[in-house]
Amino acid sequence: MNNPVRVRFAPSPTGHLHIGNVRTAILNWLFARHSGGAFILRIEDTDVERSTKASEESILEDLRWLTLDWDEGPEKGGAFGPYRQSERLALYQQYAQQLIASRKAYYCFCTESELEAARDNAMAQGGGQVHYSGKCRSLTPAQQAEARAKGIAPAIRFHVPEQAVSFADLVKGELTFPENTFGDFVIIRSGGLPTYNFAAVVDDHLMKISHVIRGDDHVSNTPKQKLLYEAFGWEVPVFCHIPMILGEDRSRLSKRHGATSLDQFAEKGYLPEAIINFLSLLSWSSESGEEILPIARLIQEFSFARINNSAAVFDTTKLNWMNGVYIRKLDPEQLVHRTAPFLRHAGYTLPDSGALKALLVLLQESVEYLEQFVEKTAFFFAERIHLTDGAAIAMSQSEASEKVYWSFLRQLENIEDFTPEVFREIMKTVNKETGVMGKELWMPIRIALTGAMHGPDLPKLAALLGKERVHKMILHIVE
RNA sequence: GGCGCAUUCGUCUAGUGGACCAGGACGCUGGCCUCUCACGUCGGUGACACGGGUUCGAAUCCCGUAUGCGCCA
Repeated sequence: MNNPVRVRFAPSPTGHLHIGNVRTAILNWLFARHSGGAFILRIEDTDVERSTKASEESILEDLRWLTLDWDEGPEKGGAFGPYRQSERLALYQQYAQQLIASRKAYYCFCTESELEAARDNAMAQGGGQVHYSGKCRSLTPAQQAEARAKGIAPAIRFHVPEQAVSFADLVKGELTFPENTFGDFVIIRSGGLPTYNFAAVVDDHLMKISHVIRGDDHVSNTPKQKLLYEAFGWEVPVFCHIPMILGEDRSRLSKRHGATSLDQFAEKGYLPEAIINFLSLLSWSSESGEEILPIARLIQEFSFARINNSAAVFDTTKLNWMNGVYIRKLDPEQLVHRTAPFLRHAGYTLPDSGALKALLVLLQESVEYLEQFVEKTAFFFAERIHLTDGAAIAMSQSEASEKVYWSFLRQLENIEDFTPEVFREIMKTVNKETGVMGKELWMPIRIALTGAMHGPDLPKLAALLGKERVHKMILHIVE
């Protein structure tokens, strides 16, 4: 009974990966890596209308960006392929036929309008639940032939046995559904395509999935699936339903809550390791209570027992904080490597790597996501500084400032190496020469160099700009 | 409408009958650092949905109500 751990992530290719799906993928992946099992990617593309090849590719891209690697999947292959449901259609037919042969499923010729009428009727009777009547359960071959002759394409329905269904969920505990919770459900639609519940069961069995880890919006699908496993005589996997991620208004996370797809976060410059860490912490917590957990530790500490069972609101503010923590942890090479694309995208011409490194390191602590570097480095890439802030303009034009500027320029002429330490020395001398101190002393210089009244450490900033440029900028502002 | 799941500070959470007048993190807020912002650091704010039980004792167990979410119809 000790099956090897095999888990799967099974998205529908109908767009970019959504935050909720990403979290499901992460948990599956963490469990697989934690237990030395396999992480399988399966594309559920039976909804022909909405599935696109481009979406499938973007999903693979998203997963790669996140650094979640899979052991089997489309493109990659594996022993249990194919890994696209659209390429497994014959399999679903074959297994549906098997259920028909054992009289556990049957053809249903009811049309949509007939079903609707029956439903309305049952509603009018005041009954609580409205299930399929079972009308086609015992059609004779002759009746079936007659219906086919009329051109009606049948669906295949599962004959639901009258029994309560229960299963032990790894997160929710023992769940029981009374008998008659649902009626005979469709497993193959009249068009020949399988329904979600049927395809998932057939695939999970054939792919030897040991643990089904998915969002708890699937809880009510599970009894249906369990019945299918039993009808086939297959071993039932372990189910684990994880709580949903909600928007700020506690409704299901959707587009109107702002950024919800992974690529949007990538574009703003969130780091994959921060996203993984943050999402892991929704509905899960580490035993130690620590929150900044690099991937290796998440893998090590993952445990179903520590998943709680209530939905969590996605809080961008906290994500921003955590992303900032990860940005601050980046070494200079990584910082440049990851940020350069954003700067290039903004149209900046990048300086040599030493200068770029110094520039980014200078701003590193003040950034929450990489895209913010574009604005924060604008002063460095601009031809000239344009003052827009009224207070800054006023300050730069004060009498004290004039004195500071001229004194500073004089000092500048005497020095060779323009380092942060030298800059500090100059400021001291300017102070002595002019008697101006504190804010009145520093602010004018800051404004001349950056155009703003706040920003990074001035000595380092000045050294980075270099003597020539500093000279030019101060000259420009006094004239 | 039926069935299911959930409910601890604004948000993420710890908590599995006594160690909890409920701990941590983000946020907010006050101080320190400081030319400024940020970082860092020290402090503050702030919650067991409600009502009944069970028990010597309940955030923790049971029942009901409310609210939210999900699935099906």
